[in-house]
Amino acid sequence: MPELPEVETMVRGIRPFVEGRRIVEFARCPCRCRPLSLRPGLAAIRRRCEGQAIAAVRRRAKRIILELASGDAFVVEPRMTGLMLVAGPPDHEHLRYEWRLGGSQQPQSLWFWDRRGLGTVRLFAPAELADALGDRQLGPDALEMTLDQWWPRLRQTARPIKVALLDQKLVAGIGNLYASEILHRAGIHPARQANRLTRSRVERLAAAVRTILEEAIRHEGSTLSDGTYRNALNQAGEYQNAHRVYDREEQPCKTCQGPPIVRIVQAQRSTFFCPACQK
DNA sequence: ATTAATGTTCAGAA
DNA sequence: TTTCTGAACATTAA
Repeated sequence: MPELPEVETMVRGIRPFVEGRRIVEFARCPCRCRPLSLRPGLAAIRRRCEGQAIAAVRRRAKRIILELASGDAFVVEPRMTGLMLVAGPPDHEHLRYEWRLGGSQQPQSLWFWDRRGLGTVRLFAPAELADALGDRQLGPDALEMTLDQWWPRLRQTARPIKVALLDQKLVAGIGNLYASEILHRAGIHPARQANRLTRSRVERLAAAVRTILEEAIRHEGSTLSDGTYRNALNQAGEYQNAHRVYDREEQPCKTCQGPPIVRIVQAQRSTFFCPACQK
């Protein structure tokens, strides 16, 4: 389930293959899947993007941005199971969209693959793009957030810190898996109220966010037991092997060798933590 | 054979 | 205003 590290890995994976190349054709794949969210319609997207070069590939939070030479930009949201691929899809049934690329070099296409079909592909004009990715929709990117930004933002809400970390307007890019890993690294209990954290705890949290996300990017993200997440070349990530708490209920904590990892439910999502390491 | 669970985001309700 | 709930969807485990 792509969070910031997985999306960053996708961006780094596709960038060398697609940046600078021209979109020859944008097409919906002939699969049996229901059409997923595409805006504007297919015809309008084709009219605006075909013939344009892909000037840059960027990430904002959990979204992939393909900037075109015209100034328009695709924004791809993988959500639960979406992938950006330049090689061998896990299966052909769930291929959704294809950007066919100019030139004779391989690959010939960039693909969006999505098993559950919750992902979205949108094409924005420059002004729309600024709004869609701006402060009104998304908080600061988790990797760029400074202590001066963390402190006032966390003081604004009484929600449990784990739930606050999932609020994309508070901080953008953290999802369910990394929220648990980050809090474990920071030694903070997930149920603590965000606005009651001491200054030193917020400092530890801010540091842990950087550490965990950068570590996860180095390991090319987490591929869980369902095997859905793949990088741009259809290879699994490695960070799942380094998880300290996520999906490790009842297993001993790798850090303190103490009591087993506990699973609780917060905001209808699983949270994992070590009752000894996290207070 | 149903039912629950999975995780992200949005719309709409409390 | 802030927080919570359900729905979108596909697939697997119970």
